[in-house]
Amino acid sequence: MPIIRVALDVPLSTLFDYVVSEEMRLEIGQRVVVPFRRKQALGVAMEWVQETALAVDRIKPVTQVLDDVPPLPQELLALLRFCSDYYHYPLGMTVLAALPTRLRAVEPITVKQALDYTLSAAGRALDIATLPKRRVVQQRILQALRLAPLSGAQMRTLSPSAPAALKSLLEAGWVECVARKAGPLSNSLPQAGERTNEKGNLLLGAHALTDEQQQAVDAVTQQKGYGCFLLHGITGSGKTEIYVHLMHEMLQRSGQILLLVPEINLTPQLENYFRSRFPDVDLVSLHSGLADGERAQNWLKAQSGDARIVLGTRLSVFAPLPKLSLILVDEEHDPSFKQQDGLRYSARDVAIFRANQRGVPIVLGSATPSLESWFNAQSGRYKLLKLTQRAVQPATLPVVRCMDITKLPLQDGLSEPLLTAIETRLQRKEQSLIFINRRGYAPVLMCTSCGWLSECKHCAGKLVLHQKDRSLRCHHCGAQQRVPNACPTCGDADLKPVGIGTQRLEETLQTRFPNARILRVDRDSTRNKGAWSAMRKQIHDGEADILIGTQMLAKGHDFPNLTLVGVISPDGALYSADFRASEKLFAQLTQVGGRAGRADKAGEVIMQTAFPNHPLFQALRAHNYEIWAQTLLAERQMAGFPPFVYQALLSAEGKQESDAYNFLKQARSAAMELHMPVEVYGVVPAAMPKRANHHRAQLLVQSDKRKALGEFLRAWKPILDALPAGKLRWVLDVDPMEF
DNA sequence: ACTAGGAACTTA
DNA sequence: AAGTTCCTAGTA
Repeated sequence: MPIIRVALDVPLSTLFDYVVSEEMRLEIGQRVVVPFRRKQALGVAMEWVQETALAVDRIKPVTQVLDDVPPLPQELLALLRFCSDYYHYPLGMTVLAALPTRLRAVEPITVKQALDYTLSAAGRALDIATLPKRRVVQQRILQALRLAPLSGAQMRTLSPSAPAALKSLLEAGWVECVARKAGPLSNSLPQAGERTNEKGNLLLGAHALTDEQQQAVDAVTQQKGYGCFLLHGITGSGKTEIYVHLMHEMLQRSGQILLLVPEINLTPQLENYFRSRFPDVDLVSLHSGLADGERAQNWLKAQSGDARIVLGTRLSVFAPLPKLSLILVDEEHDPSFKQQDGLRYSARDVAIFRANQRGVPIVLGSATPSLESWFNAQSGRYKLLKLTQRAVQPATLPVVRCMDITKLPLQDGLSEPLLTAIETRLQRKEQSLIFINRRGYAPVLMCTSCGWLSECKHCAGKLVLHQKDRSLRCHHCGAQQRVPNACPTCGDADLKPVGIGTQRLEETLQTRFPNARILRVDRDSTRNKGAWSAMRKQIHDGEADILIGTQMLAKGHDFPNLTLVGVISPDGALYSADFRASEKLFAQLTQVGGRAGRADKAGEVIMQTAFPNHPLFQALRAHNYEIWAQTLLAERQMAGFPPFVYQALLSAEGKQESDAYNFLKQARSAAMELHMPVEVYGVVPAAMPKRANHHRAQLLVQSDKRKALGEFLRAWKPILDALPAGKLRWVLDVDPMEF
């Protein structure tokens, strides 16, 4: 009897064996329904085996083989095996996590076969004029169908009542339904007409490439097989244009392209952009913001190869792509490529593995590459492609100035030079953006007489003052309470907000510039659905003079009338315990600074800091990423931090402080007893030692050899699984980004 | 003797 | 993860 090993969504490292009856047609990669724990569960057929260690009477038969969609390709299964192994996450959960929700259900999905409607023989013979005049919509549809077959969606653009009219036409037998055939490649290419400029550089639409850009494009298109390219281009240097040209080339070679982007917020805009550049190419997006049905449809289009371009967030790195020929990772340094729960994968790293597995080029694009990627480019593992000029000629890089706040008087956190600069923009009817990474009114409330601070009862953090609803809120656990009228310890009524958040800045600026239209963009003001895109439109339409925002504002579209960016002391990250904080800050400030003066207007960036001579600011002023990266690399090498070592972090949290520590101490002893060539650090409190009433601690393990760390983890993980965990939760994070 | 609650075990 | 069984301390 043939036995199939099935991946199931359970936190166990094993697969489960089932017998397959002779008449059942089953292929590896197909979804199956199997009896599991007195229920029916969905699984994925992973491999055939001859033998099983299990008693014959314990093996159950496969209930059903689902053939509603084609099997998952072996290549994808191999990728998932790698991820399960590398991140030490159960294989079954890894495989099931890669499927869209609809495909994880026991019920087969009804695949909406893409249908077109066309005229039947009777319909072609019909004289439309003989139809009653009132049937306008029917006539319109028939007229349109004379030219070409149409999809249901296209028909709805003719009239909102098209579905009803179509129904009558189908009943009358004038229109019939046909399966859409995949568009031939010849009409899938940009329509803009291929021309070359005087240098022989290909023009797509009106966009000519600079020589630098052309060289980058050539390097990638000439790549045979796998190759990882780091595309380092300053903001505005035209990385997107390079993506377009690379896509064009790969489409011509009949390939599929995967474009990974950091956040859902940006996908609709990018989707529209690439659709407009490739009007006749089937493009789908994949991200968690899609409805289940649409996500499954788009995933299936990727699997069938019909979707030639897949644009998605990190989860799309697991989409099946039979014709994959190029992977692009935009803003490769962005932390959101790392999943922070479940399978803690880095989509960028998985993408690199995938490109290597498949033997295709991959391009990592960024103005501020991650130190890991930069290091790899320096060592020659990746090929470095540099863009040093802005593509849009008149635009120049913004002037970056630092205001030493130890020498300047501040009014509610704002220095006079910054206020003057805002004033100037208001007079010139240009926009200003003030960047501050703290939402709320003030980060903490303090009693002036006894020094009491508003602390969260459940967390190690402070309660943030939100003036609008007079509440104190914990940004870690969500706890909320009313602002007390008097100090809870000494009864004094003189409670003062300490520090500045977005709301307070808004208030201050509104007082100073009563006629300015101020728009605050943070998680609080954009909570409601559609609020953020409405605000973006407002900004674009010039209906705001001053924008105040958190990092949300750093990303996203260009605001052409924006000429000033102010940064309120970001100094916290300069001397932070988190060794990645300053790397992140540099990327963030470069990105936010890049918002200033993009079109034909010169921009200005003003940073308020107590450390104007810090190397970070020196590099920012000089627009010199490379010198900053060298500084950081030297620091990291000295301290023995990534990218010079590989890390894994075991963190635990429990109601009892001792629970977490005892577990980690046992884990630590077990690690030491393995006597493997890795460094095992001590058990220490997490960066946020208490959150939502749970005490948190962690244990770091590292090695300068990736392989040594991997082998150690392979030995350590089963021991951890066997440790008595009780009610405590623990996770193992390979290549952690946050501590 | 009986039961509630929790730890331990199993899933093919 | 989640359902089942086993174990134990605490009642009647």
